[in-house]
Amino acid sequence: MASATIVLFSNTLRLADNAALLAAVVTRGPVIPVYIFDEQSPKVRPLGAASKWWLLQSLKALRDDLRRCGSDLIVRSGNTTDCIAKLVAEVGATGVFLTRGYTPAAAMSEQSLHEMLEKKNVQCRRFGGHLLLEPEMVRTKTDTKYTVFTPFWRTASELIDATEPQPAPKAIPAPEHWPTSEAIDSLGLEPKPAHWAEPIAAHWQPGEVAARERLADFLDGPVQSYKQARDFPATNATSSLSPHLAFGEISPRTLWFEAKKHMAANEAIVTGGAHFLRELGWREFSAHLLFNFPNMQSHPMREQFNKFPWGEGNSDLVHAWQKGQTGFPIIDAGMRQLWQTGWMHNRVRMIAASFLVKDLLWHWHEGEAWFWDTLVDADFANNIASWQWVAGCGADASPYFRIFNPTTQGEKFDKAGEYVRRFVPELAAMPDKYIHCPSSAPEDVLELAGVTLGETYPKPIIDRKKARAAALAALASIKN
DNA sequence: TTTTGAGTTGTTCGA
DNA sequence: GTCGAACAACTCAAA
Repeated sequence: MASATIVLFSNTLRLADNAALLAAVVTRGPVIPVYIFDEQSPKVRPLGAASKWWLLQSLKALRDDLRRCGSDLIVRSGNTTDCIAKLVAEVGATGVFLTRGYTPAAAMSEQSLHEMLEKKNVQCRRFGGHLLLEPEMVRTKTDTKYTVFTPFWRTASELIDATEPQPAPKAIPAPEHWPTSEAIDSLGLEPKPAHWAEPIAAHWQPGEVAARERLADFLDGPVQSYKQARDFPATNATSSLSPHLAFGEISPRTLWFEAKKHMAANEAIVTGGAHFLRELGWREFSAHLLFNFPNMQSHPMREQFNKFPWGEGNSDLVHAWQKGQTGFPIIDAGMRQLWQTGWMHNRVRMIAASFLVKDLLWHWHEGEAWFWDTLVDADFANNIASWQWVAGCGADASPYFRIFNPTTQGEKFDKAGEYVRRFVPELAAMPDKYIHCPSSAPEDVLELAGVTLGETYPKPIIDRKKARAAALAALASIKN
């Protein structure tokens, strides 16, 4: 019998379109699927609480999927290189195959793993698949790195492999003796307290099977009106694939291929589909940026922002923002949606983020950390790049004068207040006219709606007009 | 080397 | 209520 190959599942919790797994299967030797829960390698950022909940479910789904193929999932916790060294010795593996990660921490970990395996004369093979394109592949005509989205995407989208992704293997050869595995339940991924994740669980079904279903549902309906409807948070017009993508339960190439296939068969979804794929381009762009400019994880892309006077103000304000108690309904709805479901609509993410960095003048690090902890779709590169974009200090960032007005945005994108009513029930009886600015409603309107400002719902925690002026002044102060 | 066109997502103010 | 201009200047990418 050929010797065993270890397949390391890290950011790729799927069987289909998994090049590392397929390559291991074709060696015809036994395959040992492994997941290492690693919070110990250098520079590794521990997962946020919401991501841990998702990971727990996703690992179980992956294990069950593997068992259906006659295989299993071996789980260990600790430093990846140490754990794999031990496993290689235990099972006498001659190869370790993995899907490449693109964060600085992943690159370091893979480098260390590679060096260890080389010394032991064990083959280490690294495959792509978490992105559409390897970051090394996309360069300008003068061989520099792109920092502006549109030209990046013009070039990158032409380079994407549009062939059909590989299906999951039907059977995966098992070893004669399985090495021991830690229990998935013993990794410490459960939310504490336990009931904390119940509303999240009601919203999401992690795992590869569910991811494919979600894609199919999206391509069957919402994609058609995606271009316009995706901006309206009360409608379910977005794909909601982000957490599945973040954990690699479905490959971006599958999204690319399936969307293109549907677009070719149905003229009506061509526009919506193109806009959807463009969003996939943003995921790609963020990952490429972080890969090319690893410093951006802590430092602004635009240097002059190193001297930006971030406020060191009142932490009560940040607390109010986190809990959805700012007195600005669209923001409060968004922040509560995030807390309850582990996800926030993209339009509202921009409004809420703009409020933290431009109205409260808090450092984007603060918001980035909160999102990292609470989003089920938290993605290191997306999170960093998007917060820098909102703060105006990122590559290709928004102009300094773009400061979202939460009231105007609410009135524009949630006209009837449907989204606000859903997540801020204490305002449910407010008439449409005042749902986004209860503080300017007449007394009798408030009374009729059962709202007492400062008691049942907060007064605005800041004066928007002053806040906007302060933000513009702060931005003016760092100009060259 | 120099030039040129362009750059996700907005708000406010005054006519 | 609607509309257009102002809000800055800078840097990127390609020709």
